[in-house]
Amino acid sequence: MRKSCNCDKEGTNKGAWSKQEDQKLVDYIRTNGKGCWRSIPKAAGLHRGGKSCRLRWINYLRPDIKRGDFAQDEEDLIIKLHALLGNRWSLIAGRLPGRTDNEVKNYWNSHIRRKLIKIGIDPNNHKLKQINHHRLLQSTGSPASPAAGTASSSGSMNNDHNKQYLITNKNLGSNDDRINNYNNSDTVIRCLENETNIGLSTTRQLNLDLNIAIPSTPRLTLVDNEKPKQNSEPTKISREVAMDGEPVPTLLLFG
DNA sequence: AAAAGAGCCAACCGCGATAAG
DNA sequence: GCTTATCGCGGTTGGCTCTTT
Repeated sequence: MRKSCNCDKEGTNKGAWSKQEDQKLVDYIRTNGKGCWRSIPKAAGLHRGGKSCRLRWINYLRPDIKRGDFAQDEEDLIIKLHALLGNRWSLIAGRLPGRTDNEVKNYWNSHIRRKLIKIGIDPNNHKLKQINHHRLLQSTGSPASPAAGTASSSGSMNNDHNKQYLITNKNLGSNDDRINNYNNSDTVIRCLENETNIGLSTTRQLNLDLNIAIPSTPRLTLVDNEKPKQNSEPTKISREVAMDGEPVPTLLLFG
């Protein structure tokens, strides 16, 4: 049998790591490599659990970690990957060199999530949920009309989140053919900008492709090469793949 | 200037998968 | 084949800092 876990033994430190502890761990791993996490604390002279050491190394001490603010393209990528993968932070982080799953998760929760909510996108499913239906129809109704531009001139559109927005994607579907037939993402973005009263095109900065399309049945191919190593649910990550093999965005919000 | 609230992030917790005995 | 430890992951929390009142 294996030796018992010492993670919960008394005498192990918890909480923030001191510089001395960091140094001990770094020195040890530089000299000996990672090896077995359980044995590292003792060998390195640390009063920590192996689990804590592993976390500290992966999230903070690893030499290849990129620290500092996320670049715009990193943020865009996170949003797109989240739309495809959901909260599979390790998979998302795997596509962002130098970023950890914890960092990506924190950035999502503290920055991106808020940002999406602000512009009326549900961060859980990446669906637009707060476009003013009437305003959208107004702005789509006549090309001669100044579209949403007039809306913004009315001053603050406040943040009336009770406004009923209607936008569709292939999962939602819609009974409104006028909406379905509308496919000008620029106007949608203008609506969003006006509705949310945010600066010029945060939506553009997010690099979102806000197309509205007729619901359609996608042709799916299960892609198995991103199967999570351990989590059983789901056992496969399904991605939509076009016939040419190129990934098709799961949601129409992201091109 | 002080208090309260919000935001941020490092670290912990609990769970499932896997490996080892 | 069963039991138990370890690993890795996502969710959550605690405490620090910054901003607002």
